[in-house]
Amino acid sequence: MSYEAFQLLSRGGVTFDKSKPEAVLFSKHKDTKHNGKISPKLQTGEIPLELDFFKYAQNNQGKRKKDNSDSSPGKRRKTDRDEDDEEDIEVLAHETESRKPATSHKIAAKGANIPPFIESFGALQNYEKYAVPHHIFSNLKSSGYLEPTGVQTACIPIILKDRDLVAISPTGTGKTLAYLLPLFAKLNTPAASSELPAGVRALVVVPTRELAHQIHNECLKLAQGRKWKIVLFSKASANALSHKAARDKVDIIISTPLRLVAALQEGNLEFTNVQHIVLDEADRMLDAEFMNQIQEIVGACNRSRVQKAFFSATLPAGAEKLAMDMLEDPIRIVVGLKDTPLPLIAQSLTYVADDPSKLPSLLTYLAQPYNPPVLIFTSTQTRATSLAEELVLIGISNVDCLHAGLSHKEREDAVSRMRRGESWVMITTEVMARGMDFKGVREVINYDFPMTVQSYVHRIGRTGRAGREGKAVTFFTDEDAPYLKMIANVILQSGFTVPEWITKLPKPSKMKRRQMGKIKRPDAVNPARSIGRRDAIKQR
DNA sequence: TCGCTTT
Repeated sequence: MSYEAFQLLSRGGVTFDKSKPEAVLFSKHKDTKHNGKISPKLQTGEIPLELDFFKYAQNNQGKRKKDNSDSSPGKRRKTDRDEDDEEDIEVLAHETESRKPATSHKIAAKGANIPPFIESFGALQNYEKYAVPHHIFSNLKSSGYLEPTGVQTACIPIILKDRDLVAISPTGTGKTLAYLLPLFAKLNTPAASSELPAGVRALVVVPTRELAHQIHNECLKLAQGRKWKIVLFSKASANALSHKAARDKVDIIISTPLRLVAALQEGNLEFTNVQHIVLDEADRMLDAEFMNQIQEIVGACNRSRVQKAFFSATLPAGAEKLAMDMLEDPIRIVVGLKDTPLPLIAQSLTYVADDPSKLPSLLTYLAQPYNPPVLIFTSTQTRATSLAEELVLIGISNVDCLHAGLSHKEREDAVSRMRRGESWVMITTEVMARGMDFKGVREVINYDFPMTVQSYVHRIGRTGRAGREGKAVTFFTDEDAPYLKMIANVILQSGFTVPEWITKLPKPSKMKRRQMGKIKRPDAVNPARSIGRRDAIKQR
């Protein structure tokens, strides 16, 4: 790294505004000409303004600094398109009441007898119709939720009608509330204060401990004021629930799957009264590694009718098939385009030649003005740890590291530091890729190239949450060529640009075949050369 | 397809 970069970094070349509010305010937004017209009729049409999650994009403090002097190798200059988008964000961010959102988003709904979308949280106050406990509304308000997002308008009435559901909505658009709110209505009364049949009634299953923790916190906010018993399942809480009397008072358990399976096998838990199962990050939960556990959990829920709701921002066809096979007469909701990042996230690719070139490129990046905290993804725990160590040695302030190889306490502490704004540069792995909502994160760097579109979409979705803008930079080396085009396609589809030569790369399948054949490209300095090697590939 | 996650 350059001496100047080192100087800048070691004297703390960044500033961080700790006063940045974490809470987002949702704008009250009525467009009367659509009022009263909300019905499944507009299932595949354009979503009315008041249903669009972008309407609450009014939080504009801390506009990011311009990064127009990045000299990383292969870094693309800002294009006209980028400038346009920035204009849009600016306009969008300033609007409060009546202006049109810059991006129109569609909600597509498929299935039989789809319940009408709700217009507002206020509409849910019709207790005879929806049975949402009244204290939920004041808790919504005090948590800053004023109007529902797109996924919430569609999914809340579906879950209230006890229908099975697959819901796909982009990162940071409020999926958690879309299932938690109706769960409280379905449960209606805390088990502790009712004569209902006893036992756990709802499960929320998620892929990581940190995400379970975060959802538990959201759940507690909604539960305030009544005796709801919401359990973040852990070894400790599992022991606490080993007595049936304690279990009978539990309303909702939030957990990772293996913990639940362990408790089931130990006989410390039974799901005979479970009426609702939510799989968050559903495509991840239906991966081969989790599938057996999920089946065991679902199988243990042996009531005649168990409502299932699956949520994610991404759902590859294979996972969707698995999901649909588990559901009864399901409704499928898609907000925006499946497997696509939010347009508010500015995406770019940065060519870094090879692995040893990554660190200098990162230091160049960090030497420019940036908005901490920056979230940096690596491909392995070891690489996360060693990159963090190197940055600390170099003298960069407030570097942090979080992966599943750390102890529970180390993981919790790292998340806390992140939430308090103490981490400026957080190095992490896939464990942080899904669901985590650090509202201050404005910039994500893929230090190691993501292996799937889903990984890419979720990683960069750690920024641009709840209508804020965000920025995502992805490093790529010659070795990433087999996966480059599919990520480039996502970026292009979002309306951003990639180096033109990438669009001319051969089909990924051919690249993969070459990789599997272990044909090494000679040390390619100029990436454009790889185009010329198509013929050699064809001859194989 | 990898390593990631999961008592």
